[in-house]
Amino acid sequence: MIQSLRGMNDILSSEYERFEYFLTTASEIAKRYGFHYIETPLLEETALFKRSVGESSDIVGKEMYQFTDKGGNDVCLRPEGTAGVVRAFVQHKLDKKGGIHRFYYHGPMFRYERPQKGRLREFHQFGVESFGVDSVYEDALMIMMVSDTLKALGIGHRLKLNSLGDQNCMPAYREKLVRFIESCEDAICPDCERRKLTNPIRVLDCKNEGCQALYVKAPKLIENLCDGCLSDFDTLKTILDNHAIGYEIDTNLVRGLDYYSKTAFEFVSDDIGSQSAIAGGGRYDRLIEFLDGKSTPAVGFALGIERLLELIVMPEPTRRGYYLGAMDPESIPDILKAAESLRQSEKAVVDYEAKSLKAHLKGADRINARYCAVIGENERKEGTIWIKDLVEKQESTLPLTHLIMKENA
RNA sequence: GUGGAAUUAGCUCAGUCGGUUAGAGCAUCAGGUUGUGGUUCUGAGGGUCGUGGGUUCGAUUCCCAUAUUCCACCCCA
Repeated sequence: MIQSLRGMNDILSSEYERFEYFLTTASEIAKRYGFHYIETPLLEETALFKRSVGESSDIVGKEMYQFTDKGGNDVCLRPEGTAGVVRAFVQHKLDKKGGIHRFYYHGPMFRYERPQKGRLREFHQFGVESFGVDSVYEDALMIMMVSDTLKALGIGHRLKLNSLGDQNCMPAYREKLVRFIESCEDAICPDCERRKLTNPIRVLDCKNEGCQALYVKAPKLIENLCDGCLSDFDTLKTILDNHAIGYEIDTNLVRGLDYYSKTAFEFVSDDIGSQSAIAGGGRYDRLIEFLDGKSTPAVGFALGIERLLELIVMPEPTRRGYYLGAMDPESIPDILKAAESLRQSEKAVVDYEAKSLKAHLKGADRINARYCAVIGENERKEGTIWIKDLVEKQESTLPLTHLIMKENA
């Protein structure tokens, strides 16, 4: 038996119901906020991710599905969504056009990781990107969108907030931090030693208790922000307070993608195991120029759909449409005719087996139909169809022609 | 990439200290005297015990390999 590749799942009907419900809910909210759908290719030039996500990141360093295509191009399956959207933004010269551009997208992403619950090699993200808005109000808008979406889906969560600083304060802080790390280099773990060189900010995030004990005394990013970053961060907190959105400041919150600056946030759930980050995002004002575009401020977020799926509180399923069945083989043609008419405007599912009324009622129940329509010997002789409303428990028998004419009218 | 656990019916799981026909609940299907469901009762079907090797008279059970899932690390959505 050939099975799907490790960490790559099929989405069957029952699960897809949740998937689709998420998609329609999230898309509807994004549209209400004034965002437009964008679709970009799954396959991109590898250089795109090296330059945006960053070579020091784990994603680019060891998790990409990268290969050479038949034309000799170095390509890879996209590991995240932002880079492709920014590429499209620049390629279509929207940076030069100016103004505000707001996009939302969803689709599969690929990362070659060791799978576990909530971590797949092919997974789906829903994300939004906003270009051309400098104001921290847009950062708040992102957070409000995620909050709205999670609320609409009945998903409990916590919001973690941090500011990563910008080009005025980040480099200075980074140097300060590196000096601090060097001061206690003998005591830190090998991972942190590596991080010191690749991405020193990440040491703050280290899970090693020994390291954490040392880093209590490390310089805090938030205490080293420049005036602009600090005031924006304060404004953001005020906006969230005004909108009654709870948050916790996490000075160790570091995004794993190199392009973030200033606002960084992460929504976490306590109900899904160790892969608890359900949404993450932040500002990335420098990324557009990294990708050869005209400097444009930008913010965005992405949500991991699979991680959300089991948390979604689904609305009560409603009975809908018709189930049609025949009680003897001779009535089957009439059933098909009735179904054909009904389908002009309704869901109509036909059972081709002639069976007892009881069996048909069970069948109607199983597919969650509102009406069970049956033709047996009696109905066939009279040219009628028997219909039971499974919710109101009311039965009626009407002429078959009446039903057909009504639906064709 | 590192360490650990699991894999038996469609699903959730028992079980065999290595020995005839491997069990339960749920689900499915069929019936409960002539055509009334989602809530009852009875019965039936369904498993080369993840896959490939090895040990043995004999392996679902022991050993090895491999795949997948899960947990922790790591990372992130």
